[in-house]
Amino acid sequence: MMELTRKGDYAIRGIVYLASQPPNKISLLSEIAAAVDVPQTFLAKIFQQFSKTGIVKSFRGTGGGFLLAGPPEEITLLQVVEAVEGPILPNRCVLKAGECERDVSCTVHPVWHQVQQKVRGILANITLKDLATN
Amino acid sequence: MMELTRKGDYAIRGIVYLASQPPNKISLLSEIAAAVDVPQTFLAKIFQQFSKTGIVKSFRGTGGGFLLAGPPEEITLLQVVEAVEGPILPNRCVLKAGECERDVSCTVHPVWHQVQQKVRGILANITLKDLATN
DNA sequence: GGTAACAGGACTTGACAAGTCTTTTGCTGC
DNA sequence: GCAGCAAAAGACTTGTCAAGTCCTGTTACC
Ligand code: SF4
Ligand code: SF4
Repeated sequence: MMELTRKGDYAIRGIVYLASQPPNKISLLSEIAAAVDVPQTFLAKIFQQFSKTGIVKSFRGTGGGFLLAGPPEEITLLQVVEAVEGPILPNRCVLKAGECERDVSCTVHPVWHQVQQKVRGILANITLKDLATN
Repeated sequence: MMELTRKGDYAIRGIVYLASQPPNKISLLSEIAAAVDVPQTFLAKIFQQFSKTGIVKSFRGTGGGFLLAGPPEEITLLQVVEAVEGPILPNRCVLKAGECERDVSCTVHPVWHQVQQKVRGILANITLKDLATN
């Protein structure tokens, strides 16, 4: 259980590659895809999401490509994962009250909340700088 | 992401109900299903798995039903979850080396290991006694 | 032997993961 | 302003798996 999808894994690979490049060096999608071994068309979708949430910047046309939107030490793994996978929800009742009609008196409910907090804590403390290879 | 399936949630509901009953009181599947609001045929599958992994005992025929295989304080939530959902794997590379060809030099790999350890730690520290309602 | 209960297997339905393909939009540079 | 480059967007495919249902078998009690 609790499996990250390929999309999530690919997303991390791709953005870590960006973080490993010299600052302000624009990378082509084709270049990233080849480097991290992900189908280019699939990676395109992922980077579109990144672009929409604002953690990477994109440029079209000749000389275009992708660039991190901020310094690697300010982008956390949590941001990256939640950008493509959505919020971390060990169980659906964590999302909001009322999702499960038993939540008012459920003794298990707090456990999932705790799991969510812990996982978020781990991911939030890791930045792209920690992951980049130089 | 990281969502527990319904099966997992139902499994917990069911076994917590068992843990909330007086010791040695055999419960019928129909009774459990009604109490925790789960389709009986689906819950049957779940309890078959419990029975096979040995965390509940089952009895057939007249007067049959289900019983916890041990005292509630000795059965952890981790055992329950892994019995029906399989091992906790935040990413497939955690399972064993070689699942991902990039794992030798992957800087992200240890993160998932850490997540797995933390989650397992939380679940292993909660027993059915903690969850039972009396 | 009949009935009460769990065990096991086959099957269904829908959603969603993991892509692919095609078209459109925007940019740069001659 | 046109050519060509590169990302954006959307429609489509394929396979797997979650979430059940249904039917038949097996075991135990009386
Ligand atoms: S843990 Fe409790 S509140 Fe959450 S979905 Fe399960 S039964 Fe509902
Ligand atoms: S985290 Fe690294 S080793 Fe694990 S699956 Fe992703 S790329 Fe492979």
